[in-house]
Amino acid sequence: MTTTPASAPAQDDDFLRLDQQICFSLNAAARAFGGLYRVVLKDLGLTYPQYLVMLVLWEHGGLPVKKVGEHLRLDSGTLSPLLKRLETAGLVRRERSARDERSVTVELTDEGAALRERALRVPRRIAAATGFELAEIEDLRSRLDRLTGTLDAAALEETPACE
Amino acid sequence: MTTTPASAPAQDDDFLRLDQQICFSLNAAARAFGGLYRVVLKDLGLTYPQYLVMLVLWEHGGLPVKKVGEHLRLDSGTLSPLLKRLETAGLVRRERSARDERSVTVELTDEGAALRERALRVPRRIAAATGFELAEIEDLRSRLDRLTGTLDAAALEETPACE
DNA sequence: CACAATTAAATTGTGCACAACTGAATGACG
DNA sequence: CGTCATTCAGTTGTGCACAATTTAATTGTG
Repeated sequence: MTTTPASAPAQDDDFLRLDQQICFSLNAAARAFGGLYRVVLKDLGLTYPQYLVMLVLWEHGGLPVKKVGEHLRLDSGTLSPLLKRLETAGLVRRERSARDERSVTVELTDEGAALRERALRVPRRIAAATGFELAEIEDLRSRLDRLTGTLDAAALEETPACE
Repeated sequence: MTTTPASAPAQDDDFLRLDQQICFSLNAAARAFGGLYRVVLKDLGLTYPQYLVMLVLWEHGGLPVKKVGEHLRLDSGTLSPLLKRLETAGLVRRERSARDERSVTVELTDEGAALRERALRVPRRIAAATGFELAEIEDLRSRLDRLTGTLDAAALEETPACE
C-alpha cells in the first residue's frame, strides 16, 4: 500500500492514521476558532491571546505577570512581548512592585478598562458561531480539560529527567 | 465583583467566562499535545507539524506542495520554510514539476522513507498517554470536526467581503 | 495569437509558543 | 553577616500560523 512491504502489521497503519486525527482535529478546531476570533476581535484591535490577557485583567484587576501566566498557562517568554504590545496600544500599564522588585504588576489603563464594554458582545457571537448547545459545549470542555490533565502528566513521565 | 458596576447584566459575565473556557480548553489541550509530541518526536528529530507532513508523504508518496497543504489545511507561507527545513535534514527532495513549472513536487528521500519504521512506535505512545478509550477518542474527534466545519462556515459569513 | 484572469510557490512581516539563558532581587541557612 | 539557591521578568533563538504581496507559469477568452 505504501512504501514499506508487509513487515509492519496493519494495526500500526491504523494507529498512524487515528493518531493523526485526534491531535490534528484538535489543532484544526483551535485554528478554526483562531480564524473566527481574528474576524470578531478585529475592531477591538486585539489578537486572541491578547484578548485572553484582557479577560484575566477584567476579571481580577491588576496582577503580577506571574499570576497572569498561571491563569493562561503562559510563561514570561510569551507574555513579556505580548504585554509590551498591549502597553504600546495604551491598554495596560506595567509597574515594578515596590515590595518585591522582581515582580511586575500589570494594571489596566482607563482605556483598557473601557474596552470591556465593547468586548461584551464578543462571547455571544462566538457562542452562536459554534452551533453547539451550551450543554454540549460544557461536555466538550470537561473532556478537553481531562485530556489536558492526563497529557501534562504523561509528558512529565516521558521526560528524561523523571526516571 | 469586577471593575464595572451593575451596568452589565450577569449573563454577559457568564458568557465572558464560558467563552474563554471553550476555546481556551481547546488551545490548552492542543498545547498539551504539543508538549507530549515534542518529547516523543525528539529522537526522530521532527517537530509535530513536520511529523504531520511526513505522515502525509508516507501515506500518499510524492505530492505537490498544494496537495500537502490541502491535507493539512496549511498554505505555502507555512509549508515553504517547513519543507526547506525537512530538505536540509535530508528527509525530502523538492523538484519543479516538468509538466507544470508552477508546481513543486515533494518527494521522500531514502532516508525520509526509512524514518517511517522508527515513527511506527509513536502513535501507541501518544494514544496510551491520552488515557482515553478508542471509542471516546473517536467521539471527541467527530465532535471537533463538526465544530471546525461550523466555525469555518461562520468565519466566512462574518467576513466583510461575504454579503 | 494576444491579453486578462487565475494558479502555484515563495517571500515578507507580524504575532504566538516555548526552550534556554541572563540578570537582578529575595530568602534561607550556616 | 555572607553565601548560595530560588524566583521573577526579560531576552534570544527557533519554529509555526497566517495575511499580504510578488513572481512566474498556465488557462481562458476574444
